[in-house]
Amino acid sequence: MAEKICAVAVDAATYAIDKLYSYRVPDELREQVRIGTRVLVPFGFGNKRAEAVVLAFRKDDGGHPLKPVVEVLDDAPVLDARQLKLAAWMRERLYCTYFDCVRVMLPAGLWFKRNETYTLAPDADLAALRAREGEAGAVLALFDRPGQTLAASDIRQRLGGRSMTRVLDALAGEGVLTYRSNTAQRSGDKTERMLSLDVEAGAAAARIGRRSPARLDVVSILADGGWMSWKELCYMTGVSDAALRDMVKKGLLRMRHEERLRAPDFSEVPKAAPPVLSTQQQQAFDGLAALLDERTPRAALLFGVTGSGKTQVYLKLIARALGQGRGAIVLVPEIGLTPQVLRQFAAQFGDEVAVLHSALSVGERYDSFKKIQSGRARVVIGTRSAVFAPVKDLGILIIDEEQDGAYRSEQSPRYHARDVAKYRAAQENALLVFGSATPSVETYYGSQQGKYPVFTLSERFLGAGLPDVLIADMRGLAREGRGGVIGPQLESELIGALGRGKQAILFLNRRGNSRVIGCAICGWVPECPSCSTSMTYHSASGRAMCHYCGASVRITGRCPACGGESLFTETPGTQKVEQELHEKFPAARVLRMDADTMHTKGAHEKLLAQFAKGEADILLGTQMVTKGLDFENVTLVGVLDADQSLYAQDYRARERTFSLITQVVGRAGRRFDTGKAVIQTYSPTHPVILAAARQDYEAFFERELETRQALRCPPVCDLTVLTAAGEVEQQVLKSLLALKARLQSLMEGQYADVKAPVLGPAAAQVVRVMGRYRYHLTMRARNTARWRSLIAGVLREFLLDSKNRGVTVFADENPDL
DNA sequence: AGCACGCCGACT
DNA sequence: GTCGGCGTGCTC
Repeated sequence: MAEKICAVAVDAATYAIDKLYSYRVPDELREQVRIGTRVLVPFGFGNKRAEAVVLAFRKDDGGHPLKPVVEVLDDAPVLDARQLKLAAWMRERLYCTYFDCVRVMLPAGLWFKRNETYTLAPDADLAALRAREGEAGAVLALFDRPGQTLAASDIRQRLGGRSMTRVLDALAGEGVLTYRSNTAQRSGDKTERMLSLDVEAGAAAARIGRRSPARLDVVSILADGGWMSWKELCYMTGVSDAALRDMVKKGLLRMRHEERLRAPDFSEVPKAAPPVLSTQQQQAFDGLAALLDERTPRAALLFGVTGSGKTQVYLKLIARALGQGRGAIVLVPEIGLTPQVLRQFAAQFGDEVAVLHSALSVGERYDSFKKIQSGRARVVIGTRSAVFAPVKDLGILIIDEEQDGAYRSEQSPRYHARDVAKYRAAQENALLVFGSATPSVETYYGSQQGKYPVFTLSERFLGAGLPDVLIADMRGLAREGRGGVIGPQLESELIGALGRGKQAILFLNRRGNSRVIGCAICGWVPECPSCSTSMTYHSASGRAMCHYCGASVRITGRCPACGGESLFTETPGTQKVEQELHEKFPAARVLRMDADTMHTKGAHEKLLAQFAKGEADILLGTQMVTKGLDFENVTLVGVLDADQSLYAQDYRARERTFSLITQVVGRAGRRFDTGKAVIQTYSPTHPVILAAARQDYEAFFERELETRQALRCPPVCDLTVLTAAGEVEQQVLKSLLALKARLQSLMEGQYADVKAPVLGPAAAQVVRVMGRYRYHLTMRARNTARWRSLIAGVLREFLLDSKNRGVTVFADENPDL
């Protein structure tokens, strides 16, 4: 029989050298090496062991000698042919490696911690072996007696960190050493490490001394004898992992593992009757169900205003798919995956539901994955990466709030869940449903082009009306020199609502929760030492943190530059608004919802429950208050700074602003009262604000499409952005200019058919992140296979060129900048 | 990106 | 004379 050769995707391969590598399959592994199994292979000069996934088998091609597969890591394939095909499709489009694509489809719990050992032959003549020359002798000198086993990592470390694999392999070939590798599965983090002081606080402080302020902070936080999680301690004090480990080792801290809840057990949730649909919901359902029944690739848009009950339609559709023996995937934005939503699904489908999202522990995700792969769960609800869930016989894929930016991955592979969903629906004859009150311009454009039928839900649940909307012009207030965040219109509406015993939600239009702290005397602002950005103040930990790299500094109340004691938070964050509310409405009970108050698990739900029970009058927060909330007693909603997000240079800024304001306004008047919404803005005549106030998507869309056409942005054109990053700014620029020239020259010759102007280099929004300068080249061109071949080619060429050492580059299609 | 190999300066 | 600097080239 001919020698078996497999083609694998190797983890260790970078984009520049990524391809399918061929390995010889030793006879004894012949049965175990199958397509879709993971293997261990020697890679590179040092024959370092690398993980790889078998993608195909090959005939002996080049005739050059091949290295052998060393070990097979799975008893059964972890990926099927369809998934491997999807991986290849993604690689071609996303400018990433095969392995990147494969990895994103599998749960982290599947990755193993490798434990490689070498055992000296029991009959070895140690004295003779040690006398050997060179590296072999050095390696063998580490063994004390025949039959002894040493870990590869140990050998490596004791020989100064140099990889010894080649020497070790040679010795193994001679029979002097025996190679073994046991693959212990990575421990699922079902437990959390908790720490407390193991000695009296004063004694601990004395032993630490004045030189490590972070460690002293740890002591003072734990001084009351309580326990705190490892993670939280790091957040609160900025202490390093290593420092905590050291303190445990020195006996200052004691550690215990506390059980964390596993994925919710849905078998306990009481079953609910199938939802009863309104006439409109029924119509939408009927239309979508007909598409589902076709069992051909279909996609449709469920265009439903906030509160129109899209979820009920989803539930019915999923039930129908299950009835046909098919499965379902529901994608929700991270923020939308609330316990209430999960309970709704569990009440319909019980234990057939599996949850997949990033907040789950590694172990939980692994459990969910197994449950789906085995077919025990046929309904998957999850965030972005759940689009890869190995659901058997997929019948329907639903993307709720499909316009949400969280569906785009910021790391390689830089996929958009919407694109992967389209591919899967097409491949698996499934129905794809985009659900939204404010569809992305791309999706709505597609529906206008006749790609997706549209089903509209225009009535709000239980007949609640749309709120009256008041656009409050804030320009006058500023002219009069009156400070404050709450204008007179909003103030009087608040007085009215609170007077009638109603509740209000105030929305701060902030990306993230950036509150910058500064010194009123000298103007000092904490800046990240490795990023070109100022740090954000977090009151919970009393530290200023960098959003880009996580570095933090302690804020003491005294300015480190001038020593003054007049530090203030510069932009009106939620805290400042809260203060103003207290002054203006001393009797009102205010609940603040922002990252400061939200970083403990479950805090979010607790707060919402409090508000629902009427334990507060005003809920104040950022983006978190916009999604999925449903409060009967809320009749007033205020948008404090509607234009905050409007003028960003990103072409999606208008779309995001429209979506945000529309959703917030939709919060008011959900039930029997007609609510009121106040939009405070400095651009009271801006078409986006006006359209949002009227909840008029069509008007917004028509105008926005014109803008996109004028700017040549998606959906009428594709945007390819190349980003280069490196520590030496001049080097980054120089390399990027060379890349630009290369692109231009290729488009003069070989690639004249896809010619497009190359813009840039332009500095990235945040030019320096983690000490690396980042610049972009931008091109507007149709994203065809030919275009991608040009881009992939120049990327590879760039990365292989030694002139570009120290500079990395990657490409992104239609990114959020 | 790693990692090994090769060819030059500071040292026992 | 050697240890180790990092420039250069390759990864089945």
